Amino acid sequence: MAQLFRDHIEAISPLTDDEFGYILSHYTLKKLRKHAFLVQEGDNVRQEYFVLKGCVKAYTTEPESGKDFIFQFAVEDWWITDREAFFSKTPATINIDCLEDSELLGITYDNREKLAAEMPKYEHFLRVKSNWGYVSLQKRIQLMIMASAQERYEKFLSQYPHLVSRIPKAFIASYLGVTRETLSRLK
Amino acid sequence: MAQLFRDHIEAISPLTDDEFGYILSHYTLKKLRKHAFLVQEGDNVRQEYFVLKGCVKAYTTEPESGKDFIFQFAVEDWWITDREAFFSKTPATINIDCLEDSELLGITYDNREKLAAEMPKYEHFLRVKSNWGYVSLQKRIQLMIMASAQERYEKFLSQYPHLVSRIPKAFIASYLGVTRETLSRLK
DNA sequence: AGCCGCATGTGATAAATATCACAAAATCAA
DNA sequence: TTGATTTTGTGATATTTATCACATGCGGCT
Repeated sequence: MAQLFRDHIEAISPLTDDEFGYILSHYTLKKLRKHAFLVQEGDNVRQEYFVLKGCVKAYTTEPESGKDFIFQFAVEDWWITDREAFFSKTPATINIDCLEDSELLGITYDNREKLAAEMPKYEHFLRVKSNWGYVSLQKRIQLMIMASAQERYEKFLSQYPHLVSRIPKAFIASYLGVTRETLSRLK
Repeated sequence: MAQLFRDHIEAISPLTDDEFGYILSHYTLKKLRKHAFLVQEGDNVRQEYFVLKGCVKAYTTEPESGKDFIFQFAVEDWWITDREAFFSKTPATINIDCLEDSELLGITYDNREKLAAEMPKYEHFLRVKSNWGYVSLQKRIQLMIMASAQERYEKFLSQYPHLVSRIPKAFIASYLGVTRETLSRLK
């Protein structure tokens, strides 16, 4: 079950069985049903999560209109949390809920820091992961600045073909920054 | 001169004089004139830079139209490089050039890794810096998805008031993902 | 001072995208 | 299965933003 998680870490930092077991012992398994919240605005965000199974969306709700704006999906092999709230221990400003029944591995801030301090390999993993995350967000900003709705959608289709059938189009539209009607008329 | 740099690191990881001196010895000073390139598409990107003085812009050029799309500015106290190229040692895909005569502190990948391995404080600084960078990009994506050109510009004005008079409006428009004409008609 | 480029503003028009309304198709739950 | 909800598509129209064209202003340079 946690093999997915081990492979994920080992793609950056190879581990012995003991090392992986030690890391895993700092995580707790969380199971959620479809529509359940992982994080809700105002929450204390105590954990960062790795998705073992299922699919979640992270979004903010515009108070006036009540409209949701999705800025991240996470399926198997992805990480998710309200990073700002998690790191600065401030109340969550976003919501995360499940599009499917999901299973996640969660780690607390203190355990994360503890592992990073104890295990250079884990720390290295975190740093590399954070760097790649930064790069991918930067690419997404470039796309938002440069590309039309059509081009952004095409990029999404080629980059995440496995998500297209799994996530309702209205949510993908939100992620791309267009209305569902506009998305429906593309391609 | 490098006091700015020291304060910047110490905001996250307090240092002794010796520690700071040791860190600084791994950086080299680079001075560039207005219009000079710090990074050009295709370059090997050997360094990551901290801006001591001046202002630079990072952008990609669309091959067909020749149009530039600016995705980052960096002034005093900011970091800049082509992160993807720097970390994965692939050729640069972006350009960075100077809007003003500028002075930067550069560190090579190897020296960066060496310092991170030798000094937990430096490593901690890098990890925290990377996390905050990630958070700020995420907020920018949220803004691109949720907000109109008018709202994005207002946010820019309130967030970076010191940049408004320093950077030509056409460049700010590019950063916000609108044309210079549209920006000129706002507010 | 006078010239030249860059920066900025603005009008007219076109294109892209949003909004509102409705209906059909697909999916879910009892 | 069946009714209800969710998802998707599409027409008509409004709004936002881009494009093209031109004029003015402003600063640096000789």
